[in-house]
Amino acid sequence: MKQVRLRFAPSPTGYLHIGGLRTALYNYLFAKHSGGKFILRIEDTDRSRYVEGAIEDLIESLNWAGIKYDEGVFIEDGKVVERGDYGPYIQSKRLDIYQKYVDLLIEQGDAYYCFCSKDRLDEVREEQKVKGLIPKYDGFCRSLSLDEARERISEGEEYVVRLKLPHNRDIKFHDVVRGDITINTEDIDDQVLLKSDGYPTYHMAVVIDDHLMGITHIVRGEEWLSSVPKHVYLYEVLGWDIPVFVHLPTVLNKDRKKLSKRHGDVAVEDFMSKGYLPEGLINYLALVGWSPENNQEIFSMEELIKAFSFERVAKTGGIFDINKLNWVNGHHIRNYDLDELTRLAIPYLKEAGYIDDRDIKEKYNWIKTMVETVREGISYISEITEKVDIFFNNKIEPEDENALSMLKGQQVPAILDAFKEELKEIEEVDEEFTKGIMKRIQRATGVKGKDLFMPTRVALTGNSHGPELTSIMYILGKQNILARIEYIEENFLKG
RNA sequence: GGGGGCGUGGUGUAGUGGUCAGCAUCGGUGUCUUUCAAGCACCAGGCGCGAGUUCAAUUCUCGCCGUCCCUGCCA
Repeated sequence: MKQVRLRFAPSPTGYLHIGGLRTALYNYLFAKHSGGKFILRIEDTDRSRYVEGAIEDLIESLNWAGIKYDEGVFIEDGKVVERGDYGPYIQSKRLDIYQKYVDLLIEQGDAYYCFCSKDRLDEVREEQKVKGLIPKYDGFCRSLSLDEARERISEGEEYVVRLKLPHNRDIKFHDVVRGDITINTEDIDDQVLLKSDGYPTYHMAVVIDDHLMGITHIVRGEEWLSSVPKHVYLYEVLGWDIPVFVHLPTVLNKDRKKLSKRHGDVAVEDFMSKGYLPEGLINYLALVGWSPENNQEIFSMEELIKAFSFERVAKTGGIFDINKLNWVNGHHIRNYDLDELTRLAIPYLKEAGYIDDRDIKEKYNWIKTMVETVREGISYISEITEKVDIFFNNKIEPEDENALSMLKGQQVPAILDAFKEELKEIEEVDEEFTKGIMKRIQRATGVKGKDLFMPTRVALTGNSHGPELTSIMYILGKQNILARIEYIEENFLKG
């Protein structure tokens, strides 16, 4: 039984796209489900699109998401390093390997040198279009003799190497999610395999690398489906086994277009910085294009690995639905370990200026309580700052007419007086105090129910809604409560 | 234009030659709670169109339409 090996092979052209993360995830899930290996390879054969630092970003995003790979490209001490027995794992370091196979292909007569200039190619295509023909390489250099080609090369002429596809041949292949597919070679171009800069094209590199790295399952986006025949043909003339193909449906935005920056966040780091939990993003993403046998919606990574299979991957492109993501992520937030959640929330609270390093050191439990009280109502962690705002300004301003009217009740002065009296009795607000305070105010004033609770709430927070009053009091503490009551008395109850 | 893929509520999806096409999310309503959120309950909303096969089609076949991808010395 062959060792199952899968790879995720992004190009370092920028941030990791949310669709790319899902591709990586499905690769990872299947590899782990099968007890196989998962590999990260970098496909940097297009020098013009190379972005400095992109490899590091890609890896950081994968790490954050909890997608672990066994071989390939890693970051160690801030440096890009490679680990594994099938390296190099960065394509630009494998040029000599590709050259070897290009030579072999030429030798076998399955590829040929082409000297057509970009201009001539453009002209040909233009002409074909005008005539209503299919734009396609016209095979101008296809029958050049090897001797002539070599002579021109030695004279320094620029060239590429093209795949010599046979005419009118049906190429069949099987895809796990799409079934059997047949494409005729007449509908495919003599693909460039080696570019004039000496770098291979994707089509060449992917076949060679996947074979040499022992990849058993090729799992990638469906945009590659039309290219598979070229790859299959290469496998054939090279005499290699064809791996299992799995072409994933696209992740789309609301307009059914490919996810793009214009329509909101698409980079994994955007979700990272908004405070989505990796567990939430991963959980949600797994569900766009795959479904379990039962109706389970909430998954841990372990559960996903156990339940995942390509047989249940959908054919249809799915729209990335931020609402559902929020629901899934909110679920994870509410069930997260509180200390861990607090650790994740602290940077946002600090950034917003609500807490500082001293608070973190001296009032950790207070911060934790605050996180605990507001976690119920948020979908991602950065939302926490607006939720905790009510705890930080003692100059209470009613949020709206409704809240203001709560303060106008006849009984409000008496309620606040009673509250102050009770506060005099204690050093600091504790659980015992919060538990009994409202009842004691009720006894002292005779006011009860909404008439009691709502004005108290507004006096303490300015809002007619929010977390439980007991939690609010605990978080505020004696001095802040006093300050707020006095501020209310001063500004809203006089006159 | 050519080739290929895809088409179940707004969204993600399940499923079937014949029971009310299931679940989730979103929206609405109710319930709980002093309020909000969460939770719970309920409501609303769907098989792209047209033929054909069949006693019967969302399901099978064909055509159409729509949509996406490829048609690059990008990946």
